[in-house]
Amino acid sequence: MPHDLPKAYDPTAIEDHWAEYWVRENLFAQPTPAPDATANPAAAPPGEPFTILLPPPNVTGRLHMGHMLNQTEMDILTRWRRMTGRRALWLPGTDHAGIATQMMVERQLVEEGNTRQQLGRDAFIERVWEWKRHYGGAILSQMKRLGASVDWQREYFTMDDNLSVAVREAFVRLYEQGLIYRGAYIVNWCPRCQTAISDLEVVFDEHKGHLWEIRYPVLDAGDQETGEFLTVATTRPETMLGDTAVAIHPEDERYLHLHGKRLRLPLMGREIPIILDEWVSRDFGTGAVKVTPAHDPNDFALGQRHHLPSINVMDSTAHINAEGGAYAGLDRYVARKKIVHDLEERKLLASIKDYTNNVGHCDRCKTVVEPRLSTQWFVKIQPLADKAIAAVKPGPDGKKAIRFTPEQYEKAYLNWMENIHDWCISRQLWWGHRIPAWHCATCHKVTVARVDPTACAHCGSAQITQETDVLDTWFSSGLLPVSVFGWPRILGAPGLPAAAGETWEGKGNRADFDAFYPTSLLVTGFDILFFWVARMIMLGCWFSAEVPMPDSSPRPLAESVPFREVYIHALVRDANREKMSKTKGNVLDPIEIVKQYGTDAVRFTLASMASPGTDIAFNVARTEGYRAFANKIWNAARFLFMNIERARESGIEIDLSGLSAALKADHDNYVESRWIRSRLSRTAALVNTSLSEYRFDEAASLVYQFFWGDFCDWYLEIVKLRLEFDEKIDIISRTEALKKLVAVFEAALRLLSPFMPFLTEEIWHALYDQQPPQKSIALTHFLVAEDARFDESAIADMETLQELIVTVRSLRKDLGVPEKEAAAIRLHSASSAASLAEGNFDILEKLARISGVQVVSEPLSGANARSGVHFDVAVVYERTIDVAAERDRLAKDIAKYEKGLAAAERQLGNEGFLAKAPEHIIDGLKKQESETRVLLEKARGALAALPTE
RNA sequence: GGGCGGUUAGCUCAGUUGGUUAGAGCGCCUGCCUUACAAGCAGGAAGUCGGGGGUUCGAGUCCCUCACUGCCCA
Repeated sequence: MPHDLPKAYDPTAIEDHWAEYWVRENLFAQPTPAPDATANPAAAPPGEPFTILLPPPNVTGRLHMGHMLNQTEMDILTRWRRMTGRRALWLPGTDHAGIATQMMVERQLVEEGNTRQQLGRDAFIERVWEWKRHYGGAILSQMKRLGASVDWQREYFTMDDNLSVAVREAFVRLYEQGLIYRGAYIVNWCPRCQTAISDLEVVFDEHKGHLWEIRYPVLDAGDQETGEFLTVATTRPETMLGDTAVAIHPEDERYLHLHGKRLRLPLMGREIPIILDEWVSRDFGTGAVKVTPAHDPNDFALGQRHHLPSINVMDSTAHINAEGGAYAGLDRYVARKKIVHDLEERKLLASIKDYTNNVGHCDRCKTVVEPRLSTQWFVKIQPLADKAIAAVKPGPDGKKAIRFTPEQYEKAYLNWMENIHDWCISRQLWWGHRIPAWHCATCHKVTVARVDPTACAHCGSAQITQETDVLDTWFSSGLLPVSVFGWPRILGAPGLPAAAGETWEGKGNRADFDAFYPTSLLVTGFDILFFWVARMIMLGCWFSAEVPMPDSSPRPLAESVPFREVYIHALVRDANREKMSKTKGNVLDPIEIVKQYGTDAVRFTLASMASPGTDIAFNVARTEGYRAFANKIWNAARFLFMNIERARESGIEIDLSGLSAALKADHDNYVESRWIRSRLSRTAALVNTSLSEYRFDEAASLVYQFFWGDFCDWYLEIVKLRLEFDEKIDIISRTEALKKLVAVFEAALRLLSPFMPFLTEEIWHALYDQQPPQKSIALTHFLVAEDARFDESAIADMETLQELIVTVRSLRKDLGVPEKEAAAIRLHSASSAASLAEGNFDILEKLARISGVQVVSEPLSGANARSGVHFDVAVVYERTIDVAAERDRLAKDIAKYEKGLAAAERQLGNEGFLAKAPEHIIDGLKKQESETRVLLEKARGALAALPTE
C-alpha cells in the first residue's frame, strides 16, 4: 500500500534517493535555446530566464556552513523562480584554487620524500590533475547530496580548456590595450608559499611586538660624525640593512637644523640622506622614520618620490641575502635578534618599547607576509574600475545596472572600488594559467600571443622562453560570467576553434550568451565582496561590452554587467555567536547536522534565520524545531492518506486532476474550508513578496505559520468532523471536504517545496500514488494569491470562532474541568457571534468540548464567565473559579485596558491628531477605543461580580 | 585613525515609508498518550524596545548625545 507511511519522519530514508533521482533524471538542466530563438520569438522557449552562477568554491574545498547557507538561498530562489515559470539556470562549478591545490599536492609529495622541483613542472601539473580527478570537487558531490537544483551538464572548472581559452584571450586583449604591464613593485610575499599574494589574501592579526628606537649618527659636511644622533623608531629593525634614507616632516621643529644633513647607517656604515616629506607623522615614535624602499610599501612610495635606490636585503625565503653584509644567510627573525644585540653593544639602541601592531599573515599558511620588491605582472585597473563604478551608480536614466541587497554593501563596494590599486595578477606557482608571454634572450623584449610563438615578435630570435609565472586564480574566476557562456569563442576570435560545435558541446555558445547573459543574480557573503563581486563586475563589464546584443546593436553598460543583482548574506557563527574556526574547534560540519536532522530541517533553519544584514548564530536547537516541523507535515500527510484510503474503501475516489478547481471553488458550505483557502491565498501572496525581497526569514515563517498554525492546528481538526464515517453525512459533502483538504494540502506542499525539497517531493509523489503529473514537484507551479479563493468574511467568522474556542478552553482549564469532560456554555452576544456559534456547534463541540450552547440575552459576568469583544461566555460547571487568581487576572487586564484606553482617548482628544493623522488610523483607533472600553467595562463588572472572601 | 552596523521577552531574532494595545521560534510553568503527529495537543507566564535629550498630534522606528558591542578599511 503506497500510502502506508511510517509514524515518524525519517529523512535519511528518503533523501539519498531523491538527490540521486534529481541528478539522474537531469531535472534541472536548462537547454540552450534554439539559435534562432531571439530572431524568431515564436521559437523561443517560454519564460524569462533566471540565471544564477555558483560563486566557485575551491576545488580542494569541503562544504562548510557558509556554503550551505549560500547554496540554500540560491536553491530556494532558483526553485521558486523555476516554479513561477522562469527558465531557471543555476550553473555549478569549481575554481582551480592555485595556492591551495598546489599546497595539497606538494604535501603529498613530501610524504613520498619528493618535491615538485624534483618532479619538474610538467610532471607536477600532471600530478595535480591526477589529484583533481581523485579528490577534487568533493564539494560538488556534497551539493548533489543536498539536492541543489543546478544544471550538472554545464558544470565548469576554471582550468578546463574552454575556460582557459577565455583566460588567455582576456590576458592578450588587456595587454594589447596597454592595460597589462610588468614591473618591480612591492608585493605581499609569502616566504613559505614562495609567491606573491594579493592584498585580500593577507590577514592582519594584532601582535604584541616592540618598537625599537635606533640612533643614527649625524654627519657633518666632511662626512665626520658630529656626535649628534637622529633617533628613528621601527617595528622591524632587520630591514634597516636596506635603509636608503631617513625621513622627517619638513616642519618638524625638533629637526629643522638637520635639513640637508646626512647620516651613517649603523652596522652597514653606508651614508644615507635625511629627506623631508609631509607623509611623515610627527607624533609617531620619534618623528623620524627609516626608509627601506625594498621592504615596505610606504617606504617604496617615498623612495619613488625622492629617487632613492631600493636595496633588497632578503631572498625569497626571507633570509638575509648578500646585501645584508655580515648578516647574510640569517633568517629574518634571527637577524632581528642579532641586529638588536649588536646595536645595543654599540650603544646605538635608544630604547625598546612594547608595541602592539598589525602583522600580515598569509591567508593560506599563516606565515608572516614579507612586503618585498619583486618583478610582477599588473593590470592597470583604473579603466576597468571606472566601468565597475558606473555599473553600480545610477545611470543617466536614474537606474542602477547592478543593485545590491542589503543596500549598505553598495557603499562598501564603491569605497573599495574608488580606492583600488593596480592588480598584481602574477603568482609564482606552477598550478594555474601560465602567463602567455615569452621573454626574448636576444632583444629582451616580451612577446604576448594567443598561440604559442616560436620566435620573438620583435627581433625574430628563436631564443625565447615562456614566462614561468601563472595568473592569479581570481583572474579566471572573474571571467566566469562571460566564459561559461562561450566567450570569447562566440566572437569567432582568430586562433580559436570556431564557435559552431566542435569540442565545445555544452560549454556555452552564442545562443546561451544571448539568453543567459547578464545573469540575474549573484549570492555571496560580504567577505567575498571584493573577490568575486568586484572582479566579476570589472572583467564582465569590460569583455562583454564587445559582444553585440542579439539584434546586433552595441551592448550598453546595463546589459554588459555580469549580474543585475547582488545579494549579500550573513556569516554563519556558532550558537554563542563566535566565528567558527578550526583553531577554536567550534566548526559545525553541515553534513553531520544534515545526517542528524535531515537536509530540509537544516535548510529551514538557515532560511528562517537569514534576515538580511544579520549574522546567523546557528543553534541546533532551532534545527530540532524544524525537524519537528517536517515531522508535523509528514503526519499531516499520513492523516490525509488514511482518509483517502478510507474513502477509497467506501468507493470514493478523489480526482486529483481537479484540485486546482477545488481551491478556487465559489460554492462552499464550510467556514473552515473557506477560511483555509483564504489563508492559503494570503500566505501565497506574502511568500512571493518576501522571496522577491530576499526575505527568506519572512517567507519561511509564513509557510511555517500557515502549515502548522492554520492548517494543522485548526483546519485539520475541524475537517475531521466532515470526514466522520459513523455519522450520516452525505457522501457528496464528504467527498467535497476531502477533495478540498487534499487540494489545500497539495498546494501548501508546493509552497513549501523550495524550502523543504526532499520532504515535499516524497509526500507529493506518494499523494499521486507514484504517478504524478510531473517528474517532480519542483517542476510544478508555485502558488500565487489567485490560485485560491479569498473570502474576507470567512476570515472574520473564523477568527470569532477561534476566539470563542480559546476563551472557553482557558475558562475550562481555570475551572478545573477534566479534559475529557464536556460542559455546556452560556453565550451572550450583541453581534453575530451567537448565531455563528449555533451554526457551527459541531466545531465548538469538538474543539472546545462543549456539550450545549444556551444563548442568553443578558450580559454575563461573574465567577464562571469571560468576555471577548463580541461575546460573553460562561461555562456551566459545578465548581467555581479560583477567586484570588481570577481577581489577579482581571486586575491585570483592567490595568492593561485602562492604559490602552487612556492612550487612545488622549490621541482622539488631540486636535492635531484628528487633523493630521490618516483616516484609516483614526478609524482604527476609534474602533480600538470602543472595543477597549467594552472590555474594560466587562472586566470591571466581572471583578465586581466575584464573590468576596 | 576613518567608515559601517548592532543593542527589542531567559536565549536567538522579526518589527516595511513614524500610526491602532510590540511579534515569532526555542526555552520556561500547568494539564493531557484526545486513533495524523509526545519530534505531539491544550492552557499560561514573561519586554520601562541600551541610557539621556530633541523633533512630532504621535517615536521601537527620525535627529543629537553617551555607553557597550561587532565588522570593514588604513
